[in-house]
Amino acid sequence: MGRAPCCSKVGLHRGPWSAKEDRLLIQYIQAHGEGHWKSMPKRAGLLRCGKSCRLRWMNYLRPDIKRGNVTPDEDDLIVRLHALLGNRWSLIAGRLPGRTDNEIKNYWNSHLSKRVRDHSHQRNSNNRGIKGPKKRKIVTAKVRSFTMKQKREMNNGTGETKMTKIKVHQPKPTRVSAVARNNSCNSLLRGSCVNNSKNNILEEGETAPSELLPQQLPPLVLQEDRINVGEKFYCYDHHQETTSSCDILIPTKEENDSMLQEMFEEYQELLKAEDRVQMETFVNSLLI
DNA sequence: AACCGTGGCAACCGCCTCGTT
DNA sequence: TAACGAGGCGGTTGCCACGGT
Repeated sequence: MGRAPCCSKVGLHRGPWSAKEDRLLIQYIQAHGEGHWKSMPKRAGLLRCGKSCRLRWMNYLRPDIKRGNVTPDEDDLIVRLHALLGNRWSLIAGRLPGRTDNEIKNYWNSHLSKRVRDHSHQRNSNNRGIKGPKKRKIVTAKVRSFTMKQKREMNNGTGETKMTKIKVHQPKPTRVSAVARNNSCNSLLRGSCVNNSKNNILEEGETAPSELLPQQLPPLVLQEDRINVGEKFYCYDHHQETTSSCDILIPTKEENDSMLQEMFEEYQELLKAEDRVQMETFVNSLLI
């Protein structure tokens, strides 16, 4: 199966997009719509590969994109969704209107991962009666991030800061199966759903105790359609009432959506109540 | 003023899935 | 059923701006 040659191999432009290129891409998509990325650059008069065009459009030029100023609510939501979904950025982005997977990924990597790590570290340290890490560096980084964003927005000519309360949306149609590609699903399983302690691995034929199942799912609703991603686990076979060997437990799409829906309903309630203390408890409950 | 280290983020890369033939 | 191509995803890279010294 051949992969499309990357830009460098066919002498196309790479690196930052110029204003002219942006204009060409926008004009083309406004006239002809999205899709057919492979042939688009040529027809739009761009010396870029299709992937590059798609990325530029999806992450930067799309008119419905909300850039910068991640609100505290969005921030909380990202943390919670990450605790639930792991590094499934597109799924997380699907719940945050106007945010792209790339932006959320970057935001997580540069802001939240450190905070969550520190939070976790702090909690561990507190448990042991040891002082937690200094926070100074993070505060500095956040301040810098804010000023840089402000500057960029000033340069864009908007200069206004919008603090809009986010709405909870159904996810965009997304390929859930992407989870099976790498270890990113581990955080989903280990972080919030499944106790992966070795003692809880079942022997083949053994009945699955309810505490082994994903916590937010009713017990014994697991079907046989789990995804194999190369890590030993066992599934409960609903019909034969036995466990059978499979590689890992992944909620089905319906289960996943149902979990998310429940979570968002709870979240919306807290948003309505505007109870920051409860909200914090709610968010903290998801920090690993 | 110059240099260096760090952080943010746009863009790229490589792999995967899905639809089509 | 296999091969192929397009689109999508997450991980990673590299540039640039900023702050500290």
